[in-house]
Amino acid sequence: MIDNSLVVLNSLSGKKEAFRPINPGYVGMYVCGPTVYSNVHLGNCRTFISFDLIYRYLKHLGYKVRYVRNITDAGHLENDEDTGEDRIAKKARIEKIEPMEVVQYYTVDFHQILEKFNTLPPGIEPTATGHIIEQIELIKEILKAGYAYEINGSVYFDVLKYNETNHYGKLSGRKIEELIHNTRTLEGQSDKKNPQDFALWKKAEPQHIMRWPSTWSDGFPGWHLECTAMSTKYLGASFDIHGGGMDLKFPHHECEIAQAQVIHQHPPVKYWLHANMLTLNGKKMAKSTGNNILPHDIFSGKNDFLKKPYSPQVVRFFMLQAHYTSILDISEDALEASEKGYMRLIEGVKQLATITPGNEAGNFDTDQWLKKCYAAMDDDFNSPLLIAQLFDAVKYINQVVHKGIPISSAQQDCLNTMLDSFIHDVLGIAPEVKSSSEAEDKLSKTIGLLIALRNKARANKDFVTSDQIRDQLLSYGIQLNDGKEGTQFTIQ
RNA sequence: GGCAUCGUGGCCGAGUGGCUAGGCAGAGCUCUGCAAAAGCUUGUACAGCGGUUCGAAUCCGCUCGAUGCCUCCA
Repeated sequence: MIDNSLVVLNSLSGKKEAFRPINPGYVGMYVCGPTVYSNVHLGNCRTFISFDLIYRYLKHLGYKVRYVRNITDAGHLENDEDTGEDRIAKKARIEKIEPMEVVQYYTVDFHQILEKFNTLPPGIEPTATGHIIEQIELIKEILKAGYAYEINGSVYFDVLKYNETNHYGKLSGRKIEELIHNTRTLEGQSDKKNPQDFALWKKAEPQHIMRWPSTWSDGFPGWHLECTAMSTKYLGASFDIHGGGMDLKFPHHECEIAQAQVIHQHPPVKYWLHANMLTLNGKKMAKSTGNNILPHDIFSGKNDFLKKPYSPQVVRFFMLQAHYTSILDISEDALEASEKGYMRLIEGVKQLATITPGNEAGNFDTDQWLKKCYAAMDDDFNSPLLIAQLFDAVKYINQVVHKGIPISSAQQDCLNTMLDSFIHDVLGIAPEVKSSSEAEDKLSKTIGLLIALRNKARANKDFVTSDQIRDQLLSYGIQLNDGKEGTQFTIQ
């Protein structure tokens, strides 16, 4: 399956490049995870769903993937001043609970939400606080290499010195001169030699509760260091894929490159992949601005933006109908359209199993179809194009069912296997079929009885009774469908 | 202000020098006691203005507009 057809958009070059992992057959992938100081919002989820798609497809191709996604539990500084306080500690003070209690609460929330979205858990999910020692060691190495300096118990990375021999800004397309020119003057006095320098270690103020001892001070690591520490620890000094949201490109990922370059004398990452933003009302979702929507509120329908609830599968499908590198705006109309499309896809696939194939093959080239499906995903994980192919297959299935167009058993087998594979394994949009419980079985039989009674009434032209049964059931969310092969029902 | 990305039919959203994207909505039809649901059929759009080309939505230039980053952020 690994046939080297895959191309990915590498942010480093801005171009699509053939994907060739450093060690053939193996992929190391690191994705920047969430800062767990509040509920994960839907915008966050899009990034993790995007990389879940990438993870799933790489595995589907047969790569052995080590997927590392961190949890930022040491907080990030709220501002760049020495009085800066990390967000987790601040939240803890406000809520009068332990910082690790905050961390635990929102980590659990994060996991529960992502599970609802049917994302696969990463192989390793390291925490920043669990890697303080590693981060301190890296700071020592950077100091030793001469690219950092200590002032008043804090250690800063010397960006200007780094830029003498490297290009600080090569990922985000920035020039140091422009950065210098455009950097705002901060109100608080900083110890930094240059505004572009970033903290590797910060001395903790007395009121700062999250702190660790070091040779420089009791303090805490800078916010760009953890990803360098954890990615290189588990994936090596060079690894294949580093992912994250577009908004992390600068400065976060730029700083990661600089840190790793200084430590290992080579760039850390072969392919930088960036997932684009999910917008709400045309604006980026952000915790800080309040322009965001929580997954729970979408699932329940209780929110100011949408009139009705949408299931996690539908929301996931909605997101996968756009390319991960495109900005996607969420709206009622768009979700509504996705919900209907999703149902059409799933119902179409269900129909396939009910077909009895013949000897004659229909006018649907499964080989060509399969090629198109893989070509779509091989082209930088183009899930919208794959979904369009799946709809082509559904259209054919429906024509077989409703128009008597022939289908051979070979065609049926191919569609059966591959639709299942693409929908469940690659896109991850349909939950595994649960074996029906005893209660569900009893419910089915009960509805079956009502259908039989209704059909008896219909035969007697007692439409008052038959319509009463139909309408009552519909009010309970049970939809009857009168078809050629009798009456079927669906539970909403 | 700087850098970057983008502007596709009623809506969402792929594509990208000549060949159908797809979904939703709308319209027509089939089925039906009537509905609903479902299915089938149906759409020639690519911000504006120039240029390159046999040919551009796709390349180049300009204009307008939107968004992201430049400060924590997926």
